[in-house]
Amino acid sequence: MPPTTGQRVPIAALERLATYHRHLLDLEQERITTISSASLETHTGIPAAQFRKDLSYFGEFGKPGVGYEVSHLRESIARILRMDREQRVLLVGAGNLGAALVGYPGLKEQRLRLVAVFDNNYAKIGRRLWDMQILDVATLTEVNREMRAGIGIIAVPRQAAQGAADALIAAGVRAILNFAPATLRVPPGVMVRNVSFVQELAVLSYHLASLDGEDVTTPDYSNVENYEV
Amino acid sequence: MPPTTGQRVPIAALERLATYHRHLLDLEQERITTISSASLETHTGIPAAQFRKDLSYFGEFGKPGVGYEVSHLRESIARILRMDREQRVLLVGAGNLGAALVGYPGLKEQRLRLVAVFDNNYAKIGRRLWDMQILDVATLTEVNREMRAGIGIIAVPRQAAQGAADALIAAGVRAILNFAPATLRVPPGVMVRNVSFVQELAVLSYHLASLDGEDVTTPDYSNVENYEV
DNA sequence: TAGATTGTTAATCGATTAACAATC
DNA sequence: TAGATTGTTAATCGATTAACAATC
Repeated sequence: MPPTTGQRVPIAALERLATYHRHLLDLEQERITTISSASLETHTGIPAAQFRKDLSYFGEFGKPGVGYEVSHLRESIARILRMDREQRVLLVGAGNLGAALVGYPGLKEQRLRLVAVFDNNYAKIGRRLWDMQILDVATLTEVNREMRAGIGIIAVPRQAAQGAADALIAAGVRAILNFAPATLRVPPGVMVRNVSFVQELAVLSYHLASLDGEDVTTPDYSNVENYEV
Repeated sequence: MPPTTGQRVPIAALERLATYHRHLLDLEQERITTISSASLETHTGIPAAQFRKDLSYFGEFGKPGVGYEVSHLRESIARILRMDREQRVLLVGAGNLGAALVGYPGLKEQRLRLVAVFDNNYAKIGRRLWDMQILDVATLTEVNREMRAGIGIIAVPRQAAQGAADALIAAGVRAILNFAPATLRVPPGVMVRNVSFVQELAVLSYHLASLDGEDVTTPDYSNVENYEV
């Protein structure tokens, strides 16, 4: 579902859409059929006005005076985020993190299908990782000629990250989730999302210090705590 | 190092500080002793003006006409983010993801020390995870009376996430890195950072669709690709 | 109908970018 | 000194929040 308004959609709005989707699934389970933006605010912690604004980029999904039909809204958001169809994903890196990702049940639940796992370590190539066989990263392009995955996950050490990105892009991947602490160079049209544990912990570490009274001019974090990233 | 200006420090600025730190480590390795904000822009992809602005919250670190002394700047940023001292961290959840985190070398490199691992599954309690013994989550408060960790990582299934958060907070933890796809309720003063693989992949999935020409009014992503999160 | 709640416009807020005087 | 580059102020940009007319 494309934006209907022609306005730019903030990436933060897309992230929140994924959060709404998750909470709507909960509501479906609880057999709640209708919800207002105000009561969704109490669930998610995201302001009602922001919820309505986020949806407005894509159309009208509620009824004034009534609210939103839970399952209809959930399906609409799934369609917007393409969570209503299978997305094929390649994984580069069969280390600890790669293993955790292959075993993560959340991916299947969101219709994300890991179709191949690659590594460059000959000690690992040919072995199994759960139900997947680890393939030689040199065969990535060839393999993806068949698989046609559009998303790649990089879970390799920093030094290997750019090479992994280049291989993925050469194979037609246009969206990369990067777990390596590296700044990837990619051509226009390729989106990279970085996940950095250390960066997250650095922010938390700074926050701790600001609580310790070391910091007289503590920044105002009053509303950060309950906030969904 | 507290903010010296009394201005609020944007969280995004703290995240970028962690990125600068990583690149400065690289420069030290390459025996580069001085760098300007402009040449750092080419390394990190973050605009020079933003780099200078981010630093300005904390003081003056460069010399006009010259640039920044690499190791001095790196040490200053480490001090700001408290990466110059050991931070003790508790981990709740000894599943696949927990195992990957315990084995992740990046934590030690940033002086983050995992001091205890907890689980509520009696099949796991008492077993070893790498060099750590898995402890009963019921003992968390007691254990932390000794350990005094200020940071907690939640790597449990969604249903157990709020309970894990409550246990961590009761034990004095004031900063939480949450990998569970749940919105945690925490009291004021406790900071939560959420890491959501599925959310990241949802954004990527949307981006893919916007490339497919399904979307005539594609939002402007022209400068997103090379950007550091 | 009266009350509730949406979708959207306008106002506010905050972060990024640009420009430049100060300074090495 | 002349050239380079900082730190900071002001301008721009974009996202969030508030307000409210439309509508069920």
